Amino acid sequence: MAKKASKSRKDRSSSTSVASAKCPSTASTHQMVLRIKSSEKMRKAAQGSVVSERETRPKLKSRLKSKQQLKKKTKIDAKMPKKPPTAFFYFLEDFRKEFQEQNPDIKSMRDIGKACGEKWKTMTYEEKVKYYDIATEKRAEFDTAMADYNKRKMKKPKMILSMMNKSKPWCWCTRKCIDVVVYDL
DNA sequence: ACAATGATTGTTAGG
DNA sequence: CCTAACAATCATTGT
Repeated sequence: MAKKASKSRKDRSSSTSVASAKCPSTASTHQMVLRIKSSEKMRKAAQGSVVSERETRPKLKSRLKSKQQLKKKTKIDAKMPKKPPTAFFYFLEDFRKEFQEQNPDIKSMRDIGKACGEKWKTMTYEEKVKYYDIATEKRAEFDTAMADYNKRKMKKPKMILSMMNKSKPWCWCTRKCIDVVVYDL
């Protein structure tokens, strides 16, 4: 019955500061580029994604290592492609099944991880190579996906002004409304 | 540091 | 105080 906490979330809705704007009278397209420092809230709104519950829920900061805590913060990076599993992880997938059959009682990650690590070290290269192949293949996919992601991230504007429920500015030079594209600083 | 895995532990909010 | 809900923790190797 307990509901997710929502009121303790910090409301940092305050700042969106305009850094610079240029009149596009000489530009070929009627588009104004605005460079601002956008808030997290606006970024979410522009992407059309709801603020996740993980962010609304207050962090358990009691025993977090400072490094990890910092990492977790930076980790919230939208839909960035995830790191693919390593060869060992693919082997772990198979190993778990076999291990579960032999010892159905042991489900602890520590024990399985230890057992799997020992087994992995005893394996020959011929046995491992199949997992290496999968891993390298996945890594290649990941690299291309990451390259695409970076490319799109660089090119794609963060938001359009109309998404922010603001009216478009009127340009007296061209006598037209200007689409304002907002990039992050 | 971080990727997957799940049982366990810890923390929080609300009734 | 109790309980539901959920985040962090634990270990392992490779990149």
